[in-house]
Amino acid sequence: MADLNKLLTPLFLNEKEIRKIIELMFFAYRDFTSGPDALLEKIDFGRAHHRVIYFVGKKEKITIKELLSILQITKQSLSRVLNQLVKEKYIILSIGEDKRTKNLTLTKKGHELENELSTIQIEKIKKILKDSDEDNISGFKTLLYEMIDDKNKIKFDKLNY
Amino acid sequence: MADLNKLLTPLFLNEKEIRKIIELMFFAYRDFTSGPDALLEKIDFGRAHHRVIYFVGKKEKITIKELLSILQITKQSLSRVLNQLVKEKYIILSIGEDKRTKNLTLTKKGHELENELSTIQIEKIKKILKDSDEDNISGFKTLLYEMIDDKNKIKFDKLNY
DNA sequence: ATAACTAAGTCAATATGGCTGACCTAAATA
DNA sequence: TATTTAGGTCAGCCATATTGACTTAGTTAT
Repeated sequence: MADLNKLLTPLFLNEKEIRKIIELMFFAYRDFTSGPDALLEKIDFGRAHHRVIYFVGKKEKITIKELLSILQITKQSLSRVLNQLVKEKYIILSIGEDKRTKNLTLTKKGHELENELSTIQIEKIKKILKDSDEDNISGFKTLLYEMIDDKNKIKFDKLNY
Repeated sequence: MADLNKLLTPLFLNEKEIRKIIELMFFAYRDFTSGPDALLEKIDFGRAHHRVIYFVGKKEKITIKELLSILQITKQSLSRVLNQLVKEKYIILSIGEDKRTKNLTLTKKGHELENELSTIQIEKIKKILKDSDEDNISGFKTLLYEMIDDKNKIKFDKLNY
């Protein structure tokens, strides 16, 4: 049976090949986030601050509820990080049309930090994309997308409508 | 100049496209690890335990030093997690040829947990690979590999020699 | 108009997974 | 013999997350 599997399983479905992908995800994600992490440390922020700044930059006037739904953390967890960002004037809160809600917006200072952080990752990706053909790039994006849970694919799509 | 950029920059080098990749990495990695995370919680373990079990399973008789070099955490951080795994008999330590070193090996119990955890991720990947053509798969692996820092590419290569 | 629901905020306690620094033992090596 | 290396440990600290209980104010449905 083991031999039969060897004959019938396509090369890319071998467990060894799949384990390679598990490791690639681990190494790639860690190194992809290490650049921003180092910069954040200097200003006593962490990855959590980056995420908030990133998504507030992505969607101007995002509400707390939307942010929580993207980040999938608790209100209490977000609160600590967000309060720091507001106190240090990276983000401003304003009351929304529905007066129960609040709209988050990056300040100039916030945009500058967002830009510094994103630039690190953007440049890294640019370097890779420049040396890759379009088929590889499209495969990369497609398979990453497929790794997202269905319920979260919708959230990703909404961010990129 | 902005117009000139629009004309000269290939579509896949647009900032918008690159930001999509940043988000794909965030969503994909989180959802990729959520399966094992849920299982680990039931037995009061965390992601750190998973990593240790994974790499001990990957490389029988791995030493503490090698493990630290892969995980890139401190000895003290590893210690807490590893001691639990040894105490609960998922891993056994034995003295290496160089008597200063120790070889880590999964017990039967350890293999079973490793298998349960990995199966979740392997099945997820299998499903994706079955619906993808080989070019896409190869692009996915190539670009993930390129996201790894050069010094860590060597470590990845050694794991998969 | 009132009841129910929703968005946001807060207090407190807890867990996990990292970190630094200091210090130790035993074995290998120069 | 002196130094380096592999591993271990104690103590304290920090960041990021959790759960649960509770409040306020605004919106919506009956």
